[in-house]
Amino acid sequence: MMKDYLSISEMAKLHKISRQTLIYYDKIGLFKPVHIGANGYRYYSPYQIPFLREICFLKSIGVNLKDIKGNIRNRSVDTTVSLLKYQKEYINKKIRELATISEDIDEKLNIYANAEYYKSKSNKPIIQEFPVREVVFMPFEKELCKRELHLSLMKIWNIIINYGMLPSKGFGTIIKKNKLKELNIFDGAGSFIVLPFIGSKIQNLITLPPGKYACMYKYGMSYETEHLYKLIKWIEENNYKIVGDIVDFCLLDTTFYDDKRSVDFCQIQIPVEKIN
Amino acid sequence: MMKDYLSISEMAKLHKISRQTLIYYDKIGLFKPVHIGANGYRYYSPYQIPFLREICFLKSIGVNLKDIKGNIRNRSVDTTVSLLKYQKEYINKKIRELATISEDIDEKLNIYANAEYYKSKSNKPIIQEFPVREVVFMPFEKELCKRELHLSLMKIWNIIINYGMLPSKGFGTIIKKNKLKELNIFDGAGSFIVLPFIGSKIQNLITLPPGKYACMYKYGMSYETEHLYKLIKWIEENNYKIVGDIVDFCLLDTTFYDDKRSVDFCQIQIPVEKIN
DNA sequence: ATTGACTATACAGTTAGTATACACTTTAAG
DNA sequence: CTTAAAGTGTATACTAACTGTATAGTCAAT
Repeated sequence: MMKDYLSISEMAKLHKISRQTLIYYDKIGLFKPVHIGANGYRYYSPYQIPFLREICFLKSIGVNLKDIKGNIRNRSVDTTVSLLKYQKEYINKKIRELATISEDIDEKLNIYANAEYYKSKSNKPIIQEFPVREVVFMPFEKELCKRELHLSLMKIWNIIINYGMLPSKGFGTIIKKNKLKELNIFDGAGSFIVLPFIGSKIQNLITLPPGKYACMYKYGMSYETEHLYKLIKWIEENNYKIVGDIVDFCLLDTTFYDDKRSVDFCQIQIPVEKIN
Repeated sequence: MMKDYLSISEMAKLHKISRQTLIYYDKIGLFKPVHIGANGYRYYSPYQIPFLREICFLKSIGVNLKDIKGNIRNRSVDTTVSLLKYQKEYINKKIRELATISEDIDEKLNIYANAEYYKSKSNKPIIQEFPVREVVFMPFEKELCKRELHLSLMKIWNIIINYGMLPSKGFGTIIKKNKLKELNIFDGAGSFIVLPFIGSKIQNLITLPPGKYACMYKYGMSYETEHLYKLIKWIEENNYKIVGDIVDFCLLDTTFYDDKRSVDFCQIQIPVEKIN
């Protein structure tokens, strides 16, 4: 060690960074040794310690090396304060994003927990209460088939993502109550995705009313009507009447079933009232 | 467009990702087209839409492609729930880290705001109240000089970082009250860094008592005694007595002053009591 | 036949380094 | 004085998750 210099390893150890990192900082011009020996060795001055320390500090609060370089080269209280304020805003934005994601994951977990629990209870009609739900709805454009189902769902998916939300509260198909007696019961039907919270200002929003729903879990796609008719029959036999549009709520999509059973696991939800 | 297939651009547009990304996913084996034409063109099936959608969803909640690949290949409610739970924990940890950083930035901004405000008031003694402060202290090993100052400070810096904290609340030098009358007043002196909160369990912790401090802002390094003696003289002349160790609190380090003035901007803080 | 839209492959660049290979220097031990 | 260990140099490849660009081939319509 010459005079009062620090070797590259000493400087690295002092700041808990690697020797390679210092070589890298030298290369990109962020932090160069004050002296280079005849042997090519890098020698740092103790005077440089506060600078490298500040580089490490800015790095630890997430500032990128380019901005650090800009700050170190043109450093004043003003430039540093504005860098820190900018970084703080950026971090707070990140925190808000992550908090939203955390909530979205919870919603997804809720759906899966629900699905796991009710898997064994499929094909059995029950009465369930639901709170008010707001959904984005998009009618099918052509005759209902797997392709059409996927395409209209993706349209809504992208609308929701455009509004900065994540589709994590479930999706499915809505069949219009007043078409149940007609030849093509899927006339006017379409896909929906549940919005993460009530009160969004978003296009194609419709509200699913709160209250009693006759429900049945089932394996099958929305365009298969077997289970639907079974549930409608049960409603009639049990002195209920249908009071709103039919919801076919998808709990597990086909990604969970590759070969044997390439269908969704869904819950049909039909709003009903008791007949006196 | 053949039969019921989707071209690469259609599939990309549907999921709001780029064509290149789909080529990349093909290459890494994450998501391959169901069919490749004689011309080499990629053709996707509508049946693949839920899979790509799920890939995009997992990506949007921050899961890396490797884990997504693992999940898609071996997908069940169990594996997916455990992936989501893991991701949620990871994200919550990230949020806590970012929240700490945000607070650290605030502390730094406080120091800079303080420094900016008091720059014009240097060399004028004043009385100021301080709350209790906990700091990590490390005595100088050799005779005090710039090198020794830097090295002992870096030791503490690394201790604090090792404990997962960021040194953002300021640092400086402490001079022992009972050495003021001796030949070498820096005997027993050392560097300190203020801890971000009270109640840390950390090595080398000492407490700076709350109360009245005689203070003076000044440009200069801690090993220069001119301003210190000036302040002590003022204390004596104004009927105060020194009741604790001297704090030389660094507000702006040498990174703010390159050529003309390569010294720190500091505030000397001496705990005092009025003599009746 | 030609244009425009679309597709393919292949390679370079991005961030902030880490890891490795190979050569040279310095320091300490025997 | 020799030798081995520790330290240093450069150069290259690698990471994640793509994006951008260059060049060439394909398709449908005019």
